[in-house]
Amino acid sequence: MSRVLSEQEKFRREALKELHKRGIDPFPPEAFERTTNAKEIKERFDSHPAEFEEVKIAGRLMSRRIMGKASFAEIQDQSGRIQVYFNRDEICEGEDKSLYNDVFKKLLDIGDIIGIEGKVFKTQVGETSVEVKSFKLLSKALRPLPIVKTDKEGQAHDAFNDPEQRYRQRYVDLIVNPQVRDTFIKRTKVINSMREFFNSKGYLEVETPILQPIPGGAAARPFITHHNSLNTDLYLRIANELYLKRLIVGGYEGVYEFAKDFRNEGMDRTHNPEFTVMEIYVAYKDYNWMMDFTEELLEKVSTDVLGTSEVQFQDNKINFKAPYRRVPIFDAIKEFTGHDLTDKNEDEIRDICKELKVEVDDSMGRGKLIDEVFGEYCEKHFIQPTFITDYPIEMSPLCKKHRENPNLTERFELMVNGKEVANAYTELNDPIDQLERFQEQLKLSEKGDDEAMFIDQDFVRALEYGMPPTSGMGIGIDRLVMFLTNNVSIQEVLFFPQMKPEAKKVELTDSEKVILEILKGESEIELHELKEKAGLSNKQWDKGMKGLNQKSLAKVEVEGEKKKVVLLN
RNA sequence: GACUUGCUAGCUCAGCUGGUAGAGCACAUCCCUUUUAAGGAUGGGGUCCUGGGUUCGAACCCCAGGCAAGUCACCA
Repeated sequence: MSRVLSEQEKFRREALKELHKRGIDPFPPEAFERTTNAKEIKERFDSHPAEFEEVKIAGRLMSRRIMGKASFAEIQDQSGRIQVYFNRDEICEGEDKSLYNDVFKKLLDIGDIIGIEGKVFKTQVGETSVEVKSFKLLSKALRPLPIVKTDKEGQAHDAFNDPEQRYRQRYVDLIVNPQVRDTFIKRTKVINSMREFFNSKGYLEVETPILQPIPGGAAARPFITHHNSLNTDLYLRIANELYLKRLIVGGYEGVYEFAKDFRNEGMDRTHNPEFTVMEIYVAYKDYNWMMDFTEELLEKVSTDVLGTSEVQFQDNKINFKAPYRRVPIFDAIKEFTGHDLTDKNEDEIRDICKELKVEVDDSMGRGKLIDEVFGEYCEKHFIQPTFITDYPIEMSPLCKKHRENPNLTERFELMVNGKEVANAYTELNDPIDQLERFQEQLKLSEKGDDEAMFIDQDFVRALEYGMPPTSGMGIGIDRLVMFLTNNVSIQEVLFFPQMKPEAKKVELTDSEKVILEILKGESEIELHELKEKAGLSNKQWDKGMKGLNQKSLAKVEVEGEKKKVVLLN
């Protein structure tokens, strides 16, 4: 059964039929070669008018102002919008004016994609425009677009801004909201800039498995799936760290991957179940080098994407210019709570947590407790990019022990605007230590920590062959893009954020089914008799009949006093 | 998972104490040859998220559900 069409959709489908009747293919197959685009015309026409005597452009019709024998319209292509001018007698040279009066004025609609041949000129008001010599319909739009108008002050009127519709129909969002299109261009630029930086250093971009038998490299709940012919459960990766390090073992000295990771956890404005992380591992380096490298990288990315290292994010101005402050985590905690946790054991820290009113439970180990205190009291203060370093060993099972203090690790997290953006280690390459750390995780898991890491025996085996000293770093791409595009919601930087499926419309409601069943037996029946037989409440009866009428399945016919219900087709 | 708010025309939104569903844009018809958020006139368009209930009568009140956003919880 076909969808009930709105009035505007019906008009467009009628236009479609009329076009066919006139021999105009509304979806022609052949290519339309363009000579320029909206942006180029606007930027270059003033200085190089000769280049624009004959142009071919194409795009979506976004507005029309029709005035008798002449009209203005706007065409939008990827580069932007340009005004076009339709003059009846220019388009229709002879007596037959139907191309203008009928095809342009009546059979084209906003949203249609058209190609135009013409000449660039300036209107009396000074707007660079294309005078149309001929036009061709390239694709008909059967649904009306939301119309967003922008006034001289740049204020949008009637903006298409319902988040649910914008995310579910991102294609519409992209058509009508240029700032959204821009955000995603910046996202691509971020990735390109990073890739360029890594490649210039000779590092190798690689791909590692998304389906993993052991979900390693991070602490998170995984998605689980099943491979039929192997008859094995597999996990969607929560991280790719252990695979990239295997490649370092294999002899590559710098590898990186832009990876989609998947975590089966809550969703909010900073978490989507699938998200993008860039991880890089470089042999013969440590975390001090990696801090220098990260600063340099982010300054470059910001400059490449925005032209400046200064970024306005909400109420804060963030400066990505290197170097960044480096603060050991215990110093940070001491600064904001007054407590020095350096030499405190688990029980002592638990008491301090209670004193600080940090919520704790018994499954939390020393590392997690410290993390809670940091998260509660310190994180939010680090607005400008800051490296928090030297995390306690319990928090970092894949990270090498600190060269000066065996209770600490050589780890840093980069905080920006109070949020973690990057995470890096001097990688643990001692296989015996690694196995012990995995076993510690196992104990945590037995204690009730449902996200403690699994033991990956093959990874330990790889380390036993010897991994060079290595430093690795991961950057949350989505979060970085949020900062660089001033978006507080991760959904604004993902083309298609995860959502529950739209509810399927039922073909027939229960009341409709009841009425239809009776009708099928009778093919036509008096109204009051049918109503009696159906035995529905007034409300259900009304809704049912209204629905059937709308779906063109039944009709009420009036003959004098009598009202009959007739079954259609 | 909990709470709060929202869901009305293609879009953005009004809709009072329950009493004939409204506006702007968009759309249709007519007039108009340089307009620009927006020329003029006239007109059409609704599963008021869904299902039940209360009521003479529900967009509105009650119950259950759906989806979304926000806050919290969980989580890097």
